[in-house]
Amino acid sequence: MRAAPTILHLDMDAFYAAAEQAAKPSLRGKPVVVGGLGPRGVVATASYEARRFGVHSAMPMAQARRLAPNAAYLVPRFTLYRTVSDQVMALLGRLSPLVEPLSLDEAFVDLEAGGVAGDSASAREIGEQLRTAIRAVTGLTGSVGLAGSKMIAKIASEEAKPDGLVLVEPGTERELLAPKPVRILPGVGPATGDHLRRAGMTTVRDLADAGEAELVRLLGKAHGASLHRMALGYDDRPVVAERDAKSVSVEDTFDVDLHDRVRVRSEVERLADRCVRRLRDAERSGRTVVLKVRRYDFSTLTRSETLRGPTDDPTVVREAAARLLEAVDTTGGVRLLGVGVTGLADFTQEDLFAQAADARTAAAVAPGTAEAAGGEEEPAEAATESAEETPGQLAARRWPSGHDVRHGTYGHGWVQGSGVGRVTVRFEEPGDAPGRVRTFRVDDPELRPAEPLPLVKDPVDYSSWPASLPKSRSGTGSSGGESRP
DNA sequence: TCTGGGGTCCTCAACCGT
DNA sequence: TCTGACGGTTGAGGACCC
Repeated sequence: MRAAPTILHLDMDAFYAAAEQAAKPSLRGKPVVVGGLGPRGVVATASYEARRFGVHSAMPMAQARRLAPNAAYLVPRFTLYRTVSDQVMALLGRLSPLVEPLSLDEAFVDLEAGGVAGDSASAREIGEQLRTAIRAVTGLTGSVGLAGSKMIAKIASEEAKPDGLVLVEPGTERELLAPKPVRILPGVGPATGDHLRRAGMTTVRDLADAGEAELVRLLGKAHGASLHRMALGYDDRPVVAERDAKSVSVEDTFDVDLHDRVRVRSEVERLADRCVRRLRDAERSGRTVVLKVRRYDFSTLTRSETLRGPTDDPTVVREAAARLLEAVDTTGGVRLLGVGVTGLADFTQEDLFAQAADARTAAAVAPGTAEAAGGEEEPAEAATESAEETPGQLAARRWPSGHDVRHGTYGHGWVQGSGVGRVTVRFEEPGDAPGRVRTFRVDDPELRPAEPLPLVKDPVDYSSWPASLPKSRSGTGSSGGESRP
């Protein structure tokens, strides 16, 4: 615990939905729901307008549609969010070398390590500058929590939402926490919350009063002890920049349950290949292969096998996953399959041999087939850049809702919907007034998929921010953040 | 209402070796 | 030689987080 509130937690407000609203002016001020659109999709983010209808994260899409039938429903576009996230993280990196990203839209920053804040006043000042900078660079709003520990900083940013800043003075943590529901503490989810409620504990004060021994009895050693400390407001976890991933996995939920064993096997192979591709992209190899099966009744089981050494060989992973599948009863249907690798290592000597063997095998097979075996889908991407498309390719193009397009005559827009050979496009760009809608044939040669545009056309230059310690603000104007009201 | 995808960490049981 | 304690590893499952 620190004497000054120099741990900052940033949380972007309704991030995916806000990014979509910024990219699509006609959606500003309207309910927007981002998530899986299939029959088994769930909500990833709902805009504040959609939340007023009761829509929230992790809710089944079907339920969201009942609650907010007139909302815009969009699939997530991670490349756009990652671009915006990189901009935000770059701003955080200007404040301190110690930045710990938690996800695309959240991070902790150790302001003390960055030397940009040493007391409450300077911390608050830098927090406000950061919010201004984020808005200027990305067009989006974020909420900031400042406190002497990660836990309290995170709770503070939650209180600050949307578009605010809350600073918790060290020493006041206990009184802040005491009346709040136990669910506010990290690590208390639905199960633990229920458990505690049955034991008569509903507020953080109840946990603090119960004492460590009682919580350990109830929840086990690690969880009980850490929860008691948290309830008292103690949390000395440091901000850690760069953590290495410990596992890599991919999984798919099927629109309808799989019953055919042959199909199940081939899906497992596909997943194993995808998993290995991700593993290789990360330049890692792994020793334990994990198969995950969710059955028709939502019961989930995992089977794992530890190899003699780490591998990134698709054949090895595929075969291990197939062996694991043999031990699983799939009668009744399979809802989800997943393949993962844990026990990650950087490349080892053995892997180099394995890779060499792999290359020989690939070379022995007819040229080109190795590629085809590894990579499926992606035809849309390939079509984006090619100057000429055959009529067949044109007709086969798909126009996912929400994705960007460019039309030879009408310029930049996004797909509002498509079906029965038609695609409806709204032509507008970030920063514009809402644009007009036009409908085309799906094979219109003037219409092409496009990359997302930046959300802010000419962002303020923050390359010299923060100019100096806010304590000694010079007012030279180079602190930049105040350049826009 | 019918529950995604990608992770992390913890617990418990079984087994092995010392 | 048998028994017990103990630590490490593996495998399975569960809770939680965004």
